[in-house]
Amino acid sequence: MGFPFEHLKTDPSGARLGRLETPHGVIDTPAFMPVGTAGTVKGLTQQTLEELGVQILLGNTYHLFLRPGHELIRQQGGLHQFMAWPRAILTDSGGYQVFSLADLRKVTDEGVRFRSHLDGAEHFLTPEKAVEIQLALGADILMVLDECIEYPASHERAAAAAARTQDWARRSLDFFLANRASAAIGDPRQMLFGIVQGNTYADLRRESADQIVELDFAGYAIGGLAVGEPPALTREMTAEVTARLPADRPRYLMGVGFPEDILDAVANGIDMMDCVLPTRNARNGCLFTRRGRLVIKNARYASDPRPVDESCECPVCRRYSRAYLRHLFMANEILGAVLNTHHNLYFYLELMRQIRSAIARGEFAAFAAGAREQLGAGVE
RNA sequence: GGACGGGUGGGUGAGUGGUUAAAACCAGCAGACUGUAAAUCUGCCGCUCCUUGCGGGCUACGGAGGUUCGAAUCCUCCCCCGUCCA
Repeated sequence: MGFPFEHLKTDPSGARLGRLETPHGVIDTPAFMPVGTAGTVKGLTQQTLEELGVQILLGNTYHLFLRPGHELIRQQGGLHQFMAWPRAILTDSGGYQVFSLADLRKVTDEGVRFRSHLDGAEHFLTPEKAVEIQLALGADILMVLDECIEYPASHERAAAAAARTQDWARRSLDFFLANRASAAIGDPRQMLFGIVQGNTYADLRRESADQIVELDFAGYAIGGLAVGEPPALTREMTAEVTARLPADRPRYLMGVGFPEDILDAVANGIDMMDCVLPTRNARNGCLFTRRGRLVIKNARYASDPRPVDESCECPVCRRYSRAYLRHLFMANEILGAVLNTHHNLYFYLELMRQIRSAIARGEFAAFAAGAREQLGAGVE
């Protein structure tokens, strides 16, 4: 039985083309994964996501554990069946919530004690518990619980977080190997990914990467980046890590990013990314276009009859004007959020298709340079 | 005709003698958003001048006049609006 990830080709620039087989379909890489934290990509139906060509979605361990609860989801036949999503799902472990819910949690070597943001109740998430929950959810790709810290952080603090992440990775893998066969929703092809930490310290990143690779995970993620550090550091840390990751395993840069960041990541050999930007920004009136960002709530679009992006083939751009989308946003109409999200995700997924096509042609560097130039041109 | 209540910045609406250009909210203008506590958050929001500073000037709480060192706040008259009584 071959390994589920097939590394098809590396472009002269270093960009990789691949395909990852999951129990719920193939993922063409480099891939962008829309975030559906609570079992929904806010604003879009699963049908629309399928039409957009989404091959894999994110779900969140912490949020689904709190509500509606992983046992309920298990009883409902797993997350795929529960949310009526036939394609692949990657569940984040709750590691990011260690970072984003900083004032509601306490981290120890054993795990993370959270006070629920919903009702204040205390919950204790351990690496084992995080895997157990993700197995119950039936995720195609599970993530180990990691300690994601803020930027800036001292070398000492970053080293401690990386060490703890490594320890948790070992525990996660042990638990995963021992329990996946007996998990009610289990599938032998479920995969667990390890996570590299190390903040913005190259030596810690290298050490973290080397150690995590020894554990032989199905894929490797780079966490703790794009949390406020300068973009140059994001690129540098990504490059440090990917240079040490095995070529035959998928690399996942967590939480990235803007279109420019995606181009950077792919150039550094990243295969998978996820980010809330296209969906969250859509709800906040920020639309992505080939020529950069367009803030639809700006008064200048009040009577603009043009589509958001005149070169975009998406159903929103083919049908609606900027003036109408601005009206919907200003009037706080739900459809505004829906259409904005639809457009933004189309833009991201189309960007990924173009990236894969460019890599296949061996022209990624030229493509990226052109795309960057366009993104910086500004919306007319 | 009479009795009450009320008229505040684009709107709603606090304030009832002294850092009050005037709370708060809404509207409006702009910005942020990177493994989602986010359809959220932040800033600005009378006019004007400059050496852009917790800077200067002007205008402003229905209208006119008055009391006072000082009034959106007190007094007088007038004009509107609402409720009730005839």
